[in-house]
Amino acid sequence: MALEHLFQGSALNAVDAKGRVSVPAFLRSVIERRGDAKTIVLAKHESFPALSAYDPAYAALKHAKLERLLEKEETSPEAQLEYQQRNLMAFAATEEVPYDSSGRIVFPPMMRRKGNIEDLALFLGTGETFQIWNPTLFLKDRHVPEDLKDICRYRLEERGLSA
Amino acid sequence: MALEHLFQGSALNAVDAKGRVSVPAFLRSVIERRGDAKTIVLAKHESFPALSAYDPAYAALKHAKLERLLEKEETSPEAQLEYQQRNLMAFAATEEVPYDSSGRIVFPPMMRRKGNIEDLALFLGTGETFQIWNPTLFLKDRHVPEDLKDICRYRLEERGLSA
DNA sequence: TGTAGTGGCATGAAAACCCATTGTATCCCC
DNA sequence: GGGGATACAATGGGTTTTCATGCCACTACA
Repeated sequence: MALEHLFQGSALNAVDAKGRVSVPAFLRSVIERRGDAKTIVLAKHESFPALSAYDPAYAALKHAKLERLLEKEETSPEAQLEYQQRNLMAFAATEEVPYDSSGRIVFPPMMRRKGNIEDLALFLGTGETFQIWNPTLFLKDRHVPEDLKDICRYRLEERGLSA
Repeated sequence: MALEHLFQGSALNAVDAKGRVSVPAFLRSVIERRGDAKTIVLAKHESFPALSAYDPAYAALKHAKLERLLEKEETSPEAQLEYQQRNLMAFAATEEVPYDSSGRIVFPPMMRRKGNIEDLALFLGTGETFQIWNPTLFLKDRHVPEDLKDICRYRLEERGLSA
């Protein structure tokens, strides 16, 4: 599991009435260097009230990892069940969305709700994946370090928005 | 075993009086990218009260995998028997059904019964394969993680159905 | 001749696509 | 170093295409 290109940086983009957002160009360039797909995979983040996102190539890697884990371990009913559940979470609980020539995706309504996304989307690179937050929730979350919140505040200011 | 295209996402479709369902387009596109068949293979899921489904190309892969497993292990009578049983399950206990130009399959009555499918079919991608559930049973199953049930509830809501 | 299974067609809703415009950062020339 | 021009990113709107699904017509078998 060594992906050469990593997601990094931050951006704050608008979500329009149709639920569309521009995926920041610097994230798109990573996706396209990792593979040749022009799509991103969306999932509910497992510990934050936000979305987790990555490219299809990363999803495939994750799957291969799970498979190897299963083959190594005993094929006991418990191990089987655990495998089934993780596989379901990894694939059924995610949605793959393409972005168009101008780099925009439309949020599937379910994901938009699960990620609490309203009219602004904060993109944060985290290496192998990136996150998409509602900036308001980001500032409220007590698990987020103050320095990161400063970034969010800065991005808001940039747009002439208070907080 | 490295399939490039993976089944992912979820959908809830209606089963009509004749037992026909639309296979979601995003699953069909994976099937057609994996091979050129416009058919799906149905089987009773080995640990859930639901159906497991995949494309013919994957069935071939599965067969090859079983063969390799047999070659690796001792060809003891027990191993032989185990192989025979699994092979039977993989092929005799499955049904291959074509989908028409509008993407619809007809559930073979036996499969419909084995999978407990009534008038709604919940499709769930799981990477190499996908599952087809009766949404009511899905919500009742205690092995299904709550996050996934939320997805099912959301899909029902989308259709204006309670639960 | 009725009935059941199959295949194709029609429709309404939703999603993908395309084009235009704005804003911003960059580059080049003066 | 300043000013204009250029390229790319983000966003708004409208139009076309696709999807799911109901409906009807045809065939086969009883």
